[in-house]
Amino acid sequence: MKKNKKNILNKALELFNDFGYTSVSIRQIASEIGISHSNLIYHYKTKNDIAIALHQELLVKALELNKTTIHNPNFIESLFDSTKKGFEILYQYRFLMIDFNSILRENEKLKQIILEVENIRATMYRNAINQAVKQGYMREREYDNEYDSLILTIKIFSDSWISSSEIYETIPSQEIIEKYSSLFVKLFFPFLTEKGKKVFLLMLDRESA
Amino acid sequence: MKKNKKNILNKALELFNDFGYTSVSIRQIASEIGISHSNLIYHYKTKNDIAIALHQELLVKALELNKTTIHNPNFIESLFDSTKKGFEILYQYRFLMIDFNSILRENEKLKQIILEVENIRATMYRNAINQAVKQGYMREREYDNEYDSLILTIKIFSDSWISSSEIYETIPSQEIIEKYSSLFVKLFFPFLTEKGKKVFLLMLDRESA
DNA sequence: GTAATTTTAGACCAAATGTACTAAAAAAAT
DNA sequence: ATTTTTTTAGTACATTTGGTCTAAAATTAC
Repeated sequence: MKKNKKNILNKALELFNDFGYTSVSIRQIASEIGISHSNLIYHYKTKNDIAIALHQELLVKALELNKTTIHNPNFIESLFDSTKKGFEILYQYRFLMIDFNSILRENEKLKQIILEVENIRATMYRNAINQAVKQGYMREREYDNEYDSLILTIKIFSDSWISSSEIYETIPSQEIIEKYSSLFVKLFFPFLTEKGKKVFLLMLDRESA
Repeated sequence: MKKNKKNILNKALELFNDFGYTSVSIRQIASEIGISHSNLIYHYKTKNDIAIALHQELLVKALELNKTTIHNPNFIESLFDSTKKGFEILYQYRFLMIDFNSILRENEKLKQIILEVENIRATMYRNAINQAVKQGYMREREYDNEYDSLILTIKIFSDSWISSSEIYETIPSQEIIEKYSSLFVKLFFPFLTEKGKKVFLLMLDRESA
């Protein structure tokens, strides 16, 4: 029965997001959806397997997003758009970001998956930046590896904005996503050309309207 | 006996850093230093109290650092210098950053302390930036709240570089600290004036030499 | 309709954890 | 020297957790 497996994932996601991955037990998840814990174990041997399955869901959604937004030739517009949508997806699976380290510490398999994904993501950003430079949206680098640093900063930001918002923010989820996706795109602003900055500020206006 | 209390903190810090806050138990800490767990509880009622005490140590060291570096009129130089030293201190207490959310979730007291400290830190950066603009090291803002965004980014970065490095890096601690403090200061580069950029690149050279 | 399989629940186990309580040992105060 | 206070160890308890095993129930295949 696929329905039960899906139920498990849905409830696990809900509980992980609300109470943190580590403090939710297999038994809790099972009890919440009204099945025995041994039944849950039958479907997912360990909590780690649930985490991997949920991460898989996240990947599928991210790939879908990628497909639809890859064909926008306007760098700035595409940046605003895909960031917002990407952050929404990430936020749905926020427990993965909030308990990043403790999850990966005891889940070598998921760690390997994430390392691979991370490489792909970095390459994507590198290509996007190269293209943006060619198209005259971003300026040339002003010192060695300047854009490698930017990419690394992007990685850190992407992995941790949710964690940070969890601590410091009291505003509703939707506003959090808007605030931090807006903050993310601003990482690019000082690297833009005059042409790029014009489009950027236009998008910023459109956003706040 | 103060010695035993200090032993507890030292060993707790070591274990927390190595294995993660959540997975280390009071009994483990006690056993490692050869005392009974009930004795440890006598000194620190809960693990939360140990975390608070360790965070207090961190605060003391950070305040000391602040005292010594506050009087450097050269913004760029002071930025490089205090970042490196600050990151070294943070790294000593890295479990606090790695398990940020799970610690604060069940330690309301520590959370309040951290929120206060965070405000102080933000104000410090705001003042430093204002001064840097006045001194001609940083340019004026180019859109509303541009530097508020920078400060927020700084906050996120400061709280999460250790967590990120823990996942992605295999290099030794000292190199991690150097890499990420270098990355941190680069957040400022694109906001610098020509004058500022010159000094910055000079410092960068001096660093890599 | 019967056999095979998949799914489910329940009982049981061993290990770990926080916590409380008691009493002995050590140190300090008088 | 003896009292008082502080520090320490030991024990015991209830709870939780992941995990195994067995058998019943439900579903699917033939």
